Amino acid sequence: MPKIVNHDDYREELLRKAFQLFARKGYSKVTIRELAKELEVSTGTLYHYFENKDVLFEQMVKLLATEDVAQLNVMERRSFAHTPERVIEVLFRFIESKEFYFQSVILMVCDVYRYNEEGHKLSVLKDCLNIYREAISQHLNLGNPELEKMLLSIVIGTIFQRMLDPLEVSYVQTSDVLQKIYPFLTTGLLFEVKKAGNE
Amino acid sequence: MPKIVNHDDYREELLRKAFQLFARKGYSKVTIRELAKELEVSTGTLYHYFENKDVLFEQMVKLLATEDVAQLNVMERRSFAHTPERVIEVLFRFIESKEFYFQSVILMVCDVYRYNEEGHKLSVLKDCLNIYREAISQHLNLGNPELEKMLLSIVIGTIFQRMLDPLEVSYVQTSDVLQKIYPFLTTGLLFEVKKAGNE
Amino acid sequence: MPKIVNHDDYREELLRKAFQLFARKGYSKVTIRELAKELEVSTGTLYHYFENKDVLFEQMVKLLATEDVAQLNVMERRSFAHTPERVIEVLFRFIESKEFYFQSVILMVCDVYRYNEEGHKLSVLKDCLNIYREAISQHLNLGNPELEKMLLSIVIGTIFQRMLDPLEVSYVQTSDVLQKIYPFLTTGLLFEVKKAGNE
Amino acid sequence: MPKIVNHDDYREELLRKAFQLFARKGYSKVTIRELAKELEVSTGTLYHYFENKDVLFEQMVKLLATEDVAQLNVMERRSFAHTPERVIEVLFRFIESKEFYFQSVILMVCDVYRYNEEGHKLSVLKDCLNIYREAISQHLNLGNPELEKMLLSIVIGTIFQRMLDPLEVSYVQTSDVLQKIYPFLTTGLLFEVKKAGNE
DNA sequence: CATGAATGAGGGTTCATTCAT
DNA sequence: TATGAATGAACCCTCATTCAT
Repeated sequence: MPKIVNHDDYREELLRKAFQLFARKGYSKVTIRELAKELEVSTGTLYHYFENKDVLFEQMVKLLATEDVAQLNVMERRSFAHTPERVIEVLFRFIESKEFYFQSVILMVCDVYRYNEEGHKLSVLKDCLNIYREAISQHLNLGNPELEKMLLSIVIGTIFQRMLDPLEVSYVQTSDVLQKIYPFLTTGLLFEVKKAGNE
Repeated sequence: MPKIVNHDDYREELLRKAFQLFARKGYSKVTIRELAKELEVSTGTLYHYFENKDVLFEQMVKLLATEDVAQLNVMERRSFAHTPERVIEVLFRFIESKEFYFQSVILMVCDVYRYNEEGHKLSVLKDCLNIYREAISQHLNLGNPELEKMLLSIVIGTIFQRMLDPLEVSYVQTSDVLQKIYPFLTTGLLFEVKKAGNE
Repeated sequence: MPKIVNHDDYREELLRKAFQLFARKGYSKVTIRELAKELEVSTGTLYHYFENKDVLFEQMVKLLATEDVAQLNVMERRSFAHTPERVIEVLFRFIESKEFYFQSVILMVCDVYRYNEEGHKLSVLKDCLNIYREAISQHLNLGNPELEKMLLSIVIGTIFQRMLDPLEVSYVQTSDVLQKIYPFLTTGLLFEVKKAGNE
Repeated sequence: MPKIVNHDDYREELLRKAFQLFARKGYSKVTIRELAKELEVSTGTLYHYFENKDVLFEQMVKLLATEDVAQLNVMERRSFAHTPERVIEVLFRFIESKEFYFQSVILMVCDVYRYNEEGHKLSVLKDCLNIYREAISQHLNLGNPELEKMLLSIVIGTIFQRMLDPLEVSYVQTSDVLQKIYPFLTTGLLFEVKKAGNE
């Protein structure tokens, strides 16, 4: 007796709820029964909406990757960050405020990478990555793709390191260092870098 | 037919061989039987050398981290890398030459993070991370822990991004950008950064 | 193909069937797979109804003890046993008629005693023993708990001895001796015994 | 490097030590490795002296059954119990003082009963039982085999009940009741019983 | 004789999936 | 549609036994 009549809407609602559990425990530690209980449906119902566990998981990742963009946009609009330094600050504050979520994303990306045999459906991951790249690009306006990618690396790496050792790494310090370096990245240096890239 | 070899040496040999399988499939997809077959021993033997699957995996991760650093040391010595820029170059070449390996390490770190109930054995990962940090610190001599951690983030993030989209990111370009930036990191900039940290 | 029958009824049906196997082979020699085959269900089904092997066994023992007493009641009623001597006779006939069963019960009690680490679940056995004690008490009306316990001892000991050497001990003879002694137990003797207990 | 040169003596020494472990944990919970450690030998050595676990266990039971008699005789000689009542008292005191031992014997008898497929080698158990019967017979001199067997039943049943519920049953009380009843068992009553047996 | 590393069948248990209701 | 009992292959791990040393 689903409250929502539309089949696809209901499916998406299930996927969104499912994320909570997958994020917390990882793909292979979540059992179908556990998932069914969390979503307050029977296992049979789950199999009515999703072919199998793999498919459910994949669809969930796809849905969430899409929805992340919306969240990042919200962040931008709310903060009146107009200098690059301020943008960096806001970016890291945003990540800090949703750290657990981003850690989960990283962990789940690894799950996806593993549970789709032999790089079969990695396009989801690529799309996912591009969504984040795009967001960074639009928000920071560094004008240099290499630097943008490197900044994304710093973000990913920082989240990753904090996952393993939260006391040793902090978003604020990382953000501070970046803000100090920033001026040097957009002047003559950048020109040099581009040349180097063409050598 | 008991081997004459030293117990611990044999254990390490098993761990090194085990990596092949874990790297390919991830912790939870590798079964003990499968592992035993790969290592050409019986399951019983595996349990003779390792308390259980967790412990085996954990010891493997630790061993590999240690050996990585040793390899990097050798590589650096061989390449006569005496300027910081050269060191950066050697570092990224080293990573590139073992890219699949480092991707596997990242994936496996996530595995460990997930499969040891409630952060119980996170200290292994922390130790592991510190081994890499130490290596970076010694090799680059940046003299600033924050920058060192950020560099490690760049390395981790780059490996991670290439995992999802290998065509868009390259080690050479990342290395080049870093080499250009480097001078600014060790001079006046650094001074600023330090001040900033104390504000 | 889910059964329509009541969950608990089905559980009891499984327990009763399970006894056949446990009685024959003892707790530790019965494997779950073997048990599943005997009960004509899958191992999964077994674990659907019972948390684990221990719990299944424990519940079985309890159920049987309860049903024994009910049977004894029926038998007594049918045989119009109204004098104590007749009750003794009926009791031993009952035991004789189900000798193999009671031997199995004794063997299984020892099983429980051993296979629940460190006296952890001994309460089940105690409950079980009390069920039998209660039955003896109600049926014989000796009015003296010590004598009742002693009678239970005689029953247990007789079953036990016959298990090891069936030709040397018989229920009929034991019953006869007891019937002869009986008058002396309920008169002046009893008075003496009580005094002795208080000395 | 055994300290004892004679093969059979050493074997017996091992068997006697083994009892400690088997009594405590039961046949099937004792592993060969555990046993080897307790006996301070290697598993290989164990298999040098005993064909397999079953044989070791069986030989142990045989040996101990034999040695029990000696112990019972010691008890007799030490206590100057010349009236039947005193003999009963001494008997129960003896059992009480070695309660754990006798419980173990009962438990192990059940083990033997189970682990020799289909009553194959039960003669050991019969012998064992006869040893105890003999002892009771000689010590009490009741002059009536039926009563002797019943007394043995009481002993066995009491040990058994105390195993399951030590607070409810006591050797002293059982002993007291028996002493009070005793006079009635050796006079006219006995004559009646014998008649009854022949009816 | 003594050792203990090696074996692998088999133990209890889990869980994705199916299907009668 | 929705349910959840039923399935059984496959999981991790144990342990009696062997045999090269």
